Amino acid sequence: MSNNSRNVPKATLQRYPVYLKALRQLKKQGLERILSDELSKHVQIKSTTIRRDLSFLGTLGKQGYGYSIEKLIDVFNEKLGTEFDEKIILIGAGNLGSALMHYNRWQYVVGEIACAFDVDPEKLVARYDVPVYPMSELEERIPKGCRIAILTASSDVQATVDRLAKCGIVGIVDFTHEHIRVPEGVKIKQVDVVSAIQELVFETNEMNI
Amino acid sequence: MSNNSRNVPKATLQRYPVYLKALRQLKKQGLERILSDELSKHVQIKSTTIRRDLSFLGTLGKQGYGYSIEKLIDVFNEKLGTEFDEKIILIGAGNLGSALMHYNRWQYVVGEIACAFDVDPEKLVARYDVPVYPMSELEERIPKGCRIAILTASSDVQATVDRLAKCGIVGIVDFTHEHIRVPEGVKIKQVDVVSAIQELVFETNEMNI
DNA sequence: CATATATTGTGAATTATTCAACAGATTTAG
DNA sequence: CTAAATCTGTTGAATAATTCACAATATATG
Repeated sequence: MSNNSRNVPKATLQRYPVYLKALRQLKKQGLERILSDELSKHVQIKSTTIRRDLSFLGTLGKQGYGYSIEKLIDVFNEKLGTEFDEKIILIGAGNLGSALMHYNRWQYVVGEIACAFDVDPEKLVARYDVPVYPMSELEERIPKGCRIAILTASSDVQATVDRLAKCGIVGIVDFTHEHIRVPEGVKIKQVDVVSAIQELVFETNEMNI
Repeated sequence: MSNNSRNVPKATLQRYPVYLKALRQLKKQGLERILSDELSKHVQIKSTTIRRDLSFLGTLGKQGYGYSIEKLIDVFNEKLGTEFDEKIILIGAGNLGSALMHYNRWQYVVGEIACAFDVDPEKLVARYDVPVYPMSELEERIPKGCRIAILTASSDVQATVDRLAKCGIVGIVDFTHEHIRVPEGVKIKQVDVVSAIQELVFETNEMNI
């Protein structure tokens, strides 16, 4: 009965990772089912919003019963591609890059970091089983079909982005503190402490405006 | 005095860091003024939206001329508190924490990391001039008036958050991969690779739903 | 098996955000 | 100095997102 591809609101898409994270935690705690009202308390999003968000993925809940946590997680995996066999590349193998290669080993599946690149010859050592190649070999070493890159290097950022786009990258997770313009068709997600802190400050200082 | 405060939309607040970042880059390039249409091309946000967003901060532009970049940056600093003398604390002094302490030295002013805390006795060495104290000394070592914490440690996350809230922290930048419930009055910003990648995947796979 | 109870899924109402259009301020050119 | 050109700030219309309210449907119970 579920509406085939109504277009999912952007705002909803941004909440899915929040649900997924909470659901995995609940599963780990041994829970098997959950009500939208309970989940609401966990993620601090209104239960109506949750139900509507989930309804885009199908008819997943049961009236009078709630949602099966296992089933929800499965649906996220299937429908939204979390189980995809995607190879992710990492640009920059410094402190931050190393931390990411380390996470790669124990975190929830989101694909895996296939390899890293760095301009510094001293950094070209595999860490946590992730090989690190010279930046100059990007075009030849990049895995076939690779779509997503994580950017932690901070030199020549704009040039690197353009180069990645040419290699077929369509999604970039950006850890740099630079302002970047992305080519048409490429999506970028900022993961930036400075911006995050600024947002916090802006919100907590708003009354002063 | 702040009663003329129209309330700034949440969406606008989230764009301010983007503008600020772009403006700083433009200033560095030697530019002195900019039109909303030009800025629009840089940040990839419609010029009308930009003008509206900026109008919440006052009458900053001049018809027929545009905006002074310097002035805009100043206003962000003054009105939104970027110049504040805030002390930020860091929880966790591992790879990621080290990267942040390093950034602390050369990045745009957003306050500074005053000190770090870690449970691991081996990590209690100052890095890049940031002292690292044992986690057990949080309550005594936390700087007076400290409001913002960066969370990179991944053990006992929820307990740590509750403890931070008791110490007066109202804003948390969260780098962990855990799902966290924050107490009333505390804001949290996720800075999470996994979620960022998921969002990218969700957006690029949306047609499959 | 029938009835009471609980909870989802969703139209309709509300609220928030974006965007187009334009009046009016400001600069620039002559 | 005056007129033409430019570009902001804002009004109001369009679009998007949230929330309400309740019918539909399941479970639980006696």
